Amino acid sequence: MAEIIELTESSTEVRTLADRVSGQLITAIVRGDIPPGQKISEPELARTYGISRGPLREAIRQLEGLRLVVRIPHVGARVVSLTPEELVEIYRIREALEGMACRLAADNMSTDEINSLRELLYQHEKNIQEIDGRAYFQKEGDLDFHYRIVQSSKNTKLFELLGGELYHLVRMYRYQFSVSKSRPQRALKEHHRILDAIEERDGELAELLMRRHIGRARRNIEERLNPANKEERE
Amino acid sequence: MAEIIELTESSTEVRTLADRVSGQLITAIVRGDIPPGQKISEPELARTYGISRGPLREAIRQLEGLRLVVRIPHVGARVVSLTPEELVEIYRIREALEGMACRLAADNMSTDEINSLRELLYQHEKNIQEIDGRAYFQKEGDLDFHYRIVQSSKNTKLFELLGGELYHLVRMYRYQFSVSKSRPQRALKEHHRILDAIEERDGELAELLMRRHIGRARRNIEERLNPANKEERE
DNA sequence: AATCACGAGATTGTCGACAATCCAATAAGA
DNA sequence: TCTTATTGGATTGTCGACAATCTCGTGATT
Repeated sequence: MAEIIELTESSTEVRTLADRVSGQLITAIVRGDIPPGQKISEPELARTYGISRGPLREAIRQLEGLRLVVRIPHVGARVVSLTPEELVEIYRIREALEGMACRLAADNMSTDEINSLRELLYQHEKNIQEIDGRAYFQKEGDLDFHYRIVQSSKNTKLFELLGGELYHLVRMYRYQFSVSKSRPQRALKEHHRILDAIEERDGELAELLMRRHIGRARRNIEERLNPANKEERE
Repeated sequence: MAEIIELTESSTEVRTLADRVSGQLITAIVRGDIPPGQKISEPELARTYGISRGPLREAIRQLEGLRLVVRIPHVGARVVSLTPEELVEIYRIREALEGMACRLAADNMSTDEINSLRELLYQHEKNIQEIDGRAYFQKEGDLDFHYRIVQSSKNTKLFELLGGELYHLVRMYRYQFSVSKSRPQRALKEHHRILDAIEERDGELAELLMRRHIGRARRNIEERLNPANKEERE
């Protein structure tokens, strides 16, 4: 997902070592190259990236802020390992936040942005048919849609919040659990409906649809978490 | 607000220099001792706190993650200066997030926590009468209430999000604009009503009341921002 | 007079070395 | 045999110095 990476890696071409490594570490962790729970050895990583420990430590502090890493003084940092419960918590937060984002986007999204986003959905459709499946779509494309809507809400703080720490964790989860072939066509249809509502400037409906959309994903996770008692919650 | 500080400063007694200074910087920025927009000089601050630039830089990276500081490579870091618009954005986010927190708290808050929080509200009442005014209450006490509710939602990610970056910015704003004597008694009453709803396990009502509570505060800000057209928004 | 180039000084970025702390393997004791 | 000390090795935390970059004032040019 090019767009999300851009947010974190800052658009300037001249970056500091710490910033660059921080970006590389983010993708490494998200993709699972450095698996959850793994200890982060400063000397080792410094060698790997060919830098000294100074900038590396700054990068780690940054990852800590993004909740991708948990640090214990005098002991070291480990890649965060999300419990299924925490993942559900994150989806609950997304429900609230992205619902709101949709409501705002219905007011603030430009027609250019709407058209461009519709185009993106067509792209996704093609990808689903071609690769016959979730490979690209589920892994990154889906979040791209959500990302753009939040962007178009024009609430910069909301944008920072979702793009900053929540999305990275969601992306990480998707790579880890490789998220099954779950319903790419259906999700795509839902995306279209949400965009429809935004296009018609119906914020209330857009919010409702988005909440349902994310809520379904959350329930999916909950079922995978505990295949029994499906109706335990709510 | 002791509780919020605890969150950031970690409970362990043995802390690293960077962590300690990070905490001191947070309070310094929130209280306005280092005013918004001010350049952060590494050599100067290092001298002030009697440490070297290494740990200091790590602390700054941490503050950047909390959005208390904005950093530009090869130029330096400045204390963030919130525009009124961003503040409104934050309150919109709080509306969504804390509304949800109330709904969850209605299910998950223990009776002990409820009683203790009620006690806190009585404390606030006393403080309002004694100091005759908003001094203590508006500056820190109010957020304590919100903090506890989020805590009792038992959604740890939500707790991290609000306590981690949003509340610091709100605190900072309150110190800066010294937030007027605006309606401490009324706010207190609203707090009681919210807690009532939680006590009766009426999540829906609790959410509604909290959203209204924060929404009023937001509109307060908007009016201060632009005394005219009060009904421009929504 | 205004704009641009330049250079001295200061600041940020990076590095390697030393100190403090932790961890694991070994040894001592019950 | 199991538990508890101990100690050597490795890792994290901190520091001071050097390199790269920026800032701002001075002077040259149009």
